Amino acid sequence: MSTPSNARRPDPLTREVLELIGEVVARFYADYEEAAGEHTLTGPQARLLSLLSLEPLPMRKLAQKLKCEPSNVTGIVDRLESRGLVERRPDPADRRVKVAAATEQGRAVARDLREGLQFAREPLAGLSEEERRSLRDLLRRMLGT
Amino acid sequence: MSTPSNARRPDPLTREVLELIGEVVARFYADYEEAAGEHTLTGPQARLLSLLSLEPLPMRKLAQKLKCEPSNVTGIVDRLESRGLVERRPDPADRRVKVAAATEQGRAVARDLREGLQFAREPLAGLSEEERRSLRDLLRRMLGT
DNA sequence: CTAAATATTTCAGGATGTCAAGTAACCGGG
DNA sequence: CCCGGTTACTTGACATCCTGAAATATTTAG
Repeated sequence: MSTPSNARRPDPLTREVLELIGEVVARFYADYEEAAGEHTLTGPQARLLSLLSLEPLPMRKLAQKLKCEPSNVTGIVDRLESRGLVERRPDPADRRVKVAAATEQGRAVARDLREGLQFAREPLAGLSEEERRSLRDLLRRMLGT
Repeated sequence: MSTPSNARRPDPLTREVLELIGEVVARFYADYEEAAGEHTLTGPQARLLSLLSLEPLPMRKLAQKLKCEPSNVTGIVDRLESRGLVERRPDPADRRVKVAAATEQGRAVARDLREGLQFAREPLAGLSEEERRSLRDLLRRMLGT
Protein backbone atom coordinates (compact mmCIF):
# COMPACT_ATOMS: atom_id res chain seq x y z
CA MET A 1 0.00 0.00 0.00
CA SER A 2 2.38 2.62 -1.16
CA THR A 3 -0.31 4.90 -2.50
CA PRO A 4 -3.48 3.94 -0.68
CA SER A 5 -4.98 7.37 -1.10
CA ASN A 6 -5.29 7.06 -4.86
CA ALA A 7 -8.78 5.64 -4.63
CA ARG A 8 -10.02 8.55 -2.56
CA ARG A 9 -7.85 11.34 -3.86
CA PRO A 10 -8.43 11.71 -7.58
CA ASP A 11 -5.76 13.05 -9.88
CA PRO A 12 -5.39 16.82 -10.26
CA LEU A 13 -7.23 16.88 -13.58
CA THR A 14 -10.29 15.16 -12.16
CA ARG A 15 -10.13 17.46 -9.17
CA GLU A 16 -10.10 20.48 -11.39
CA VAL A 17 -13.06 19.27 -13.42
CA LEU A 18 -14.87 18.66 -10.15
CA GLU A 19 -14.15 22.14 -8.98
CA LEU A 20 -15.37 23.59 -12.25
CA ILE A 21 -18.57 21.59 -12.03
CA GLY A 22 -19.03 22.89 -8.52
CA GLU A 23 -18.71 26.39 -9.88
CA VAL A 24 -21.26 25.66 -12.59
CA VAL A 25 -23.64 24.27 -10.01
CA ALA A 26 -23.24 27.33 -7.81
CA ARG A 27 -23.82 29.76 -10.66
CA PHE A 28 -26.74 27.82 -12.02
CA TYR A 29 -28.39 27.78 -8.62
CA ALA A 30 -27.76 31.45 -7.95
CA ASP A 31 -29.16 32.31 -11.35
CA TYR A 32 -32.21 30.19 -10.80
CA GLU A 33 -32.91 31.69 -7.39
CA GLU A 34 -32.57 35.17 -8.79
CA ALA A 35 -34.91 34.49 -11.70
CA ALA A 36 -37.39 33.00 -9.24
CA GLY A 37 -37.04 35.97 -6.93
CA GLU A 38 -38.02 38.34 -9.71
CA HIS A 39 -41.42 36.68 -9.64
CA THR A 40 -41.52 36.59 -5.82
CA LEU A 41 -41.12 32.86 -5.98
CA THR A 42 -38.84 30.72 -3.86
CA GLY A 43 -36.60 28.12 -5.45
CA PRO A 44 -38.82 25.15 -4.60
CA GLN A 45 -41.92 27.01 -5.77
CA ALA A 46 -40.22 27.82 -9.08
CA ARG A 47 -39.10 24.22 -9.56
CA LEU A 48 -42.55 22.86 -8.84
CA LEU A 49 -44.20 25.38 -11.14
CA SER A 50 -41.74 24.54 -13.91
CA LEU A 51 -42.62 20.88 -13.60
CA LEU A 52 -46.32 21.64 -13.78
CA SER A 53 -45.87 23.90 -16.79
CA LEU A 54 -44.94 20.79 -18.76
CA GLU A 55 -47.83 18.63 -17.59
CA PRO A 56 -50.25 18.29 -14.68
CA LEU A 57 -49.08 15.84 -12.02
CA PRO A 58 -50.57 14.17 -8.96
CA MET A 59 -49.14 15.25 -5.63
CA ARG A 60 -47.39 11.95 -5.19
CA LYS A 61 -45.54 12.24 -8.51
CA LEU A 62 -44.52 15.76 -7.63
CA ALA A 63 -42.98 14.54 -4.39
CA GLN A 64 -41.04 11.91 -6.30
CA LYS A 65 -39.72 14.40 -8.84
CA LEU A 66 -38.77 16.90 -6.15
CA LYS A 67 -37.29 14.13 -4.00
CA CYS A 68 -39.19 15.14 -0.88
CA GLU A 69 -42.09 13.95 1.24
CA PRO A 70 -45.63 14.36 -0.10
CA SER A 71 -46.58 16.34 3.00
CA ASN A 72 -44.07 18.94 1.93
CA VAL A 73 -45.59 19.28 -1.52
CA THR A 74 -48.93 20.11 0.07
CA GLY A 75 -47.57 23.36 1.47
CA ILE A 76 -45.78 24.46 -1.69
CA VAL A 77 -48.84 23.81 -3.83
CA ASP A 78 -50.98 25.62 -1.22
CA ARG A 79 -48.91 28.77 -1.60
CA LEU A 80 -48.88 28.63 -5.38
CA GLU A 81 -52.59 27.93 -5.44
CA SER A 82 -53.33 30.91 -3.20
CA ARG A 83 -51.61 33.05 -5.82
CA GLY A 84 -53.56 31.57 -8.68
CA LEU A 85 -50.56 29.97 -10.37
CA VAL A 86 -51.59 26.39 -9.75
CA GLU A 87 -54.85 24.56 -9.16
CA ARG A 88 -55.85 21.18 -7.79
CA ARG A 89 -58.10 19.02 -9.91
CA PRO A 90 -59.80 15.79 -8.95
CA ASP A 91 -58.70 12.67 -10.77
CA PRO A 92 -61.83 11.10 -12.26
CA ALA A 93 -60.20 7.67 -12.19
CA ASP A 94 -59.23 7.77 -8.52
CA ARG A 95 -60.92 10.07 -6.07
CA ARG A 96 -58.02 9.87 -3.65
CA VAL A 97 -55.73 11.60 -6.11
CA LYS A 98 -55.44 15.35 -6.55
CA VAL A 99 -53.80 16.46 -9.75
CA ALA A 100 -51.90 19.72 -9.57
CA ALA A 101 -51.92 21.77 -12.77
CA ALA A 102 -50.46 25.14 -13.70
CA THR A 103 -53.07 27.76 -14.52
CA GLU A 104 -52.77 29.96 -17.58
CA GLN A 105 -51.09 32.56 -15.40
CA GLY A 106 -48.83 29.92 -13.91
CA ARG A 107 -47.66 28.84 -17.34
CA ALA A 108 -46.93 32.44 -18.25
CA VAL A 109 -44.81 32.86 -15.12
CA ALA A 110 -42.98 29.61 -15.87
CA ARG A 111 -42.23 30.87 -19.37
CA ASP A 112 -40.88 34.14 -18.01
CA LEU A 113 -38.81 32.17 -15.57
CA ARG A 114 -37.21 30.07 -18.30
CA GLU A 115 -36.44 33.12 -20.35
CA GLY A 116 -35.02 34.95 -17.37
CA LEU A 117 -32.30 32.37 -16.90
CA GLN A 118 -29.25 34.37 -17.88
CA PHE A 119 -27.10 31.33 -17.40
CA ALA A 120 -28.78 29.79 -20.41
CA ARG A 121 -27.45 32.37 -22.79
CA GLU A 122 -24.34 34.14 -21.61
CA PRO A 123 -21.81 31.42 -20.87
CA LEU A 124 -22.87 29.15 -23.70
CA ALA A 125 -22.84 32.00 -26.18
CA GLY A 126 -19.07 32.10 -25.89
CA LEU A 127 -18.79 28.59 -27.29
CA SER A 128 -18.88 27.76 -30.97
CA GLU A 129 -21.43 25.31 -32.23
CA GLU A 130 -18.83 22.60 -32.46
CA GLU A 131 -17.71 23.23 -28.91
CA ARG A 132 -21.26 23.07 -27.67
CA ARG A 133 -21.74 19.80 -29.50
CA SER A 134 -18.59 18.50 -27.92
CA LEU A 135 -19.73 19.66 -24.50
CA ARG A 136 -23.08 18.01 -25.02
CA ASP A 137 -21.44 14.70 -25.87
CA LEU A 138 -19.13 14.82 -22.88
CA LEU A 139 -21.96 15.65 -20.51
CA ARG A 140 -24.06 12.87 -21.99
CA ARG A 141 -21.33 10.34 -21.48
CA MET A 142 -20.69 11.62 -18.01
CA LEU A 143 -24.33 11.20 -17.10
CA GLY A 144 -24.48 7.82 -18.73
CA THR A 145 -27.47 8.89 -20.80
CA MET B 1 -36.42 42.16 -35.86
CA SER B 2 -37.81 39.43 -37.98
CA THR B 3 -36.97 36.75 -35.45
CA PRO B 4 -37.17 38.42 -32.07
CA SER B 5 -37.66 35.12 -30.29
CA ASN B 6 -34.17 33.97 -31.14
CA ALA B 7 -32.77 35.91 -28.24
CA ARG B 8 -35.05 34.15 -25.79
CA ARG B 9 -35.43 30.75 -27.38
CA PRO B 10 -32.01 29.26 -27.93
CA ASP B 11 -31.36 26.70 -30.60
CA PRO B 12 -32.03 23.03 -29.84
CA LEU B 13 -28.36 22.27 -29.24
CA THR B 14 -28.04 24.97 -26.61
CA ARG B 15 -31.28 23.80 -25.07
CA GLU B 16 -30.00 20.28 -24.82
CA VAL B 17 -26.74 21.38 -23.22
CA LEU B 18 -28.79 23.42 -20.76
CA GLU B 19 -30.90 20.43 -19.91
CA LEU B 20 -27.81 18.29 -19.38
CA ILE B 21 -26.31 20.91 -17.11
CA GLY B 22 -29.55 20.96 -15.16
CA GLU B 23 -29.23 17.22 -14.75
CA VAL B 24 -25.64 17.58 -13.57
CA VAL B 25 -26.70 20.21 -11.08
CA ALA B 26 -29.50 18.01 -9.76
CA ARG B 27 -27.25 14.99 -9.34
CA PHE B 28 -24.46 16.98 -7.79
CA TYR B 29 -26.83 18.48 -5.26
CA ALA B 30 -28.50 15.19 -4.45
CA ASP B 31 -25.10 13.58 -3.99
CA TYR B 32 -23.94 16.37 -1.74
CA GLU B 33 -27.04 16.24 0.42
CA GLU B 34 -26.70 12.50 0.77
CA ALA B 35 -23.05 12.71 1.74
CA ALA B 36 -23.95 15.39 4.26
CA GLY B 37 -26.81 13.32 5.60
CA GLU B 38 -24.47 10.45 6.38
CA HIS B 39 -22.85 12.72 8.92
CA THR B 40 -26.20 14.05 10.16
CA LEU B 41 -25.39 17.38 8.56
CA THR B 42 -27.69 19.54 6.50
CA GLY B 43 -26.54 20.96 3.17
CA PRO B 44 -25.81 24.45 4.49
CA GLN B 45 -23.96 23.00 7.48
CA ALA B 46 -21.83 20.84 5.20
CA ARG B 47 -21.03 23.76 2.91
CA LEU B 48 -20.04 25.98 5.80
CA LEU B 49 -17.91 23.28 7.36
CA SER B 50 -16.19 22.63 4.03
CA LEU B 51 -15.31 26.28 3.76
CA LEU B 52 -13.89 26.33 7.26
CA SER B 53 -11.88 23.17 6.65
CA LEU B 54 -9.77 25.21 4.24
CA GLU B 55 -9.22 28.19 6.51
CA PRO B 56 -10.81 29.97 9.45
CA LEU B 57 -13.09 32.82 8.45
CA PRO B 58 -14.90 35.68 10.20
CA MET B 59 -18.66 35.45 10.28
CA ARG B 60 -19.01 38.25 7.79
CA LYS B 61 -16.79 36.52 5.22
CA LEU B 62 -18.76 33.33 5.68
CA ALA B 63 -21.97 35.16 4.90
CA GLN B 64 -20.41 36.55 1.74
CA LYS B 65 -19.20 33.17 0.58
CA LEU B 66 -22.52 31.53 1.32
CA LYS B 67 -24.42 34.44 -0.21
CA CYS B 68 -26.70 34.92 2.75
CA GLU B 69 -27.22 37.33 5.65
CA PRO B 70 -24.77 37.27 8.53
CA SER B 71 -27.62 36.67 10.96
CA ASN B 72 -28.19 33.39 9.21
CA VAL B 73 -24.60 32.28 9.65
CA THR B 74 -24.94 32.74 13.38
CA GLY B 75 -27.45 29.90 13.61
CA ILE B 76 -25.56 27.50 11.38
CA VAL B 77 -22.31 28.05 13.27
CA ASP B 78 -24.23 27.68 16.54
CA ARG B 79 -25.41 24.22 15.54
CA LEU B 80 -21.99 23.12 14.33
CA GLU B 81 -20.36 24.53 17.44
CA SER B 82 -22.75 22.69 19.73
CA ARG B 83 -21.54 19.49 18.06
CA GLY B 84 -17.90 20.35 18.47
CA LEU B 85 -17.18 20.63 14.75
CA VAL B 86 -16.52 24.36 14.75
CA GLU B 87 -15.38 26.93 17.26
CA ARG B 88 -15.48 30.71 17.52
CA ARG B 89 -12.24 32.52 18.20
CA PRO B 90 -11.71 36.17 18.99
CA ASP B 91 -9.83 38.24 16.45
CA PRO B 92 -6.93 39.88 18.29
CA ALA B 93 -6.85 42.72 15.77
CA ASP B 94 -10.55 43.61 16.05
CA ARG B 95 -12.57 42.67 19.08
CA ARG B 96 -15.84 42.96 17.16
CA VAL B 97 -14.89 40.09 14.91
CA LYS B 98 -15.41 36.43 15.69
CA VAL B 99 -13.46 33.99 13.57
CA ALA B 100 -15.09 30.64 12.96
CA ALA B 101 -12.67 27.72 12.63
CA ALA B 102 -13.15 24.00 12.11
CA THR B 103 -11.99 21.86 15.03
CA GLU B 104 -9.85 18.80 14.51
CA GLN B 105 -13.04 16.74 14.50
CA GLY B 106 -14.65 19.18 12.09
CA ARG B 107 -11.80 18.82 9.64
CA ALA B 108 -12.07 15.05 9.85
CA VAL B 109 -15.78 15.22 9.05
CA ALA B 110 -15.08 17.59 6.15
CA ARG B 111 -12.53 15.15 4.79
CA ASP B 112 -15.00 12.26 5.03
CA LEU B 113 -17.53 14.44 3.29
CA ARG B 114 -15.25 15.15 0.37
CA GLU B 115 -14.38 11.51 0.00
CA GLY B 116 -18.00 10.47 0.24
CA LEU B 117 -18.92 12.42 -2.87
CA GLN B 118 -19.63 9.59 -5.28
CA PHE B 119 -20.26 12.08 -8.01
CA ALA B 120 -16.59 12.93 -7.93
CA ARG B 121 -15.52 9.53 -9.05
CA GLU B 122 -18.16 7.56 -10.89
CA PRO B 123 -19.26 9.72 -13.78
CA LEU B 124 -15.85 11.12 -14.49
CA ALA B 125 -14.27 7.69 -14.38
CA GLY B 126 -16.05 6.87 -17.60
CA LEU B 127 -14.13 9.56 -19.43
CA SER B 128 -10.63 9.15 -20.78
CA GLU B 129 -7.95 11.56 -19.72
CA GLU B 130 -8.18 13.40 -22.99
CA GLU B 131 -11.93 13.71 -22.66
CA ARG B 132 -11.59 15.06 -19.16
CA ARG B 133 -9.06 17.57 -20.37
CA SER B 134 -11.43 18.58 -23.11
CA LEU B 135 -14.30 18.87 -20.64
CA ARG B 136 -12.14 20.97 -18.35
CA ASP B 137 -11.30 23.37 -21.16
CA LEU B 138 -14.91 23.73 -22.23
CA LEU B 139 -16.10 24.36 -18.68
CA ARG B 140 -13.33 26.88 -18.19
CA ARG B 141 -14.30 28.77 -21.30
CA MET B 142 -17.94 28.60 -20.34
CA LEU B 143 -17.24 30.07 -16.95
CA GLY B 144 -14.96 32.70 -18.42
CA THR B 145 -12.15 31.66 -16.12
C1' DC C 1 -14.35 63.19 22.31
C1' DT C 2 -18.30 62.33 19.60
C1' DA C 3 -20.76 60.59 15.57
C1' DA C 4 -20.92 57.37 11.99
C1' DA C 5 -19.75 52.91 10.47
C1' DT C 6 -18.89 47.89 11.20
C1' DA C 7 -19.37 42.96 13.23
C1' DT C 8 -22.14 40.16 15.48
C1' DT C 9 -26.23 38.63 17.77
C1' DT C 10 -31.21 38.41 18.89
C1' DC C 11 -35.94 38.33 17.63
C1' DA C 12 -40.06 37.88 14.81
C1' DG C 13 -41.88 35.68 10.97
C1' DG C 14 -42.15 33.00 6.60
C1' DA C 15 -40.73 28.86 3.91
C1' DT C 16 -38.92 24.27 3.59
C1' DG C 17 -38.43 19.85 5.17
C1' DT C 18 -39.29 15.41 8.05
C1' DC C 19 -42.07 12.27 10.60
C1' DA C 20 -46.28 10.47 12.73
C1' DA C 21 -51.09 10.36 12.78
C1' DG C 22 -55.56 11.00 10.65
C1' DT C 23 -59.05 10.78 6.79
C1' DA C 24 -60.79 9.19 2.54
C1' DA C 25 -60.82 6.00 -1.12
C1' DC C 26 -59.33 1.85 -3.58
C1' DC C 27 -58.80 -3.25 -3.82
C1' DG C 28 -58.64 -8.10 -2.92
C1' DG C 29 -60.33 -12.30 -0.47
C1' DG C 30 -63.91 -14.36 1.82
C1' DC D 1 -71.29 -7.53 0.01
C1' DC D 2 -67.88 -6.37 3.49
C1' DC D 3 -63.63 -6.22 5.79
C1' DG D 4 -58.79 -5.65 6.24
C1' DG D 5 -54.80 -3.85 4.11
C1' DT D 6 -52.89 -0.49 1.09
C1' DT D 7 -52.60 4.06 -1.09
C1' DA D 8 -53.15 9.35 -1.59
C1' DC D 9 -53.34 13.27 0.59
C1' DT D 10 -53.56 16.43 4.55
C1' DT D 11 -52.64 18.00 9.22
C1' DG D 12 -49.82 18.95 13.23
C1' DA D 13 -45.52 19.20 15.77
C1' DC D 14 -40.98 20.30 15.33
C1' DA D 15 -36.13 21.52 13.42
C1' DT D 16 -33.66 24.22 10.05
C1' DC D 17 -32.89 27.93 6.91
C1' DC D 18 -33.41 32.47 5.60
C1' DT D 19 -34.52 37.55 5.81
C1' DG D 20 -35.04 42.05 7.84
C1' DA D 21 -35.08 45.14 11.84
C1' DA D 22 -33.34 46.29 16.24
C1' DA D 23 -29.77 45.92 20.02
C1' DT D 24 -24.83 45.71 21.56
C1' DA D 25 -20.02 46.26 21.29
C1' DT D 26 -16.21 48.07 19.03
C1' DT D 27 -13.69 50.66 15.69
C1' DT D 28 -12.80 54.71 13.02
C1' DA D 29 -13.26 59.40 11.21
C1' DG D 30 -13.73 64.11 12.07
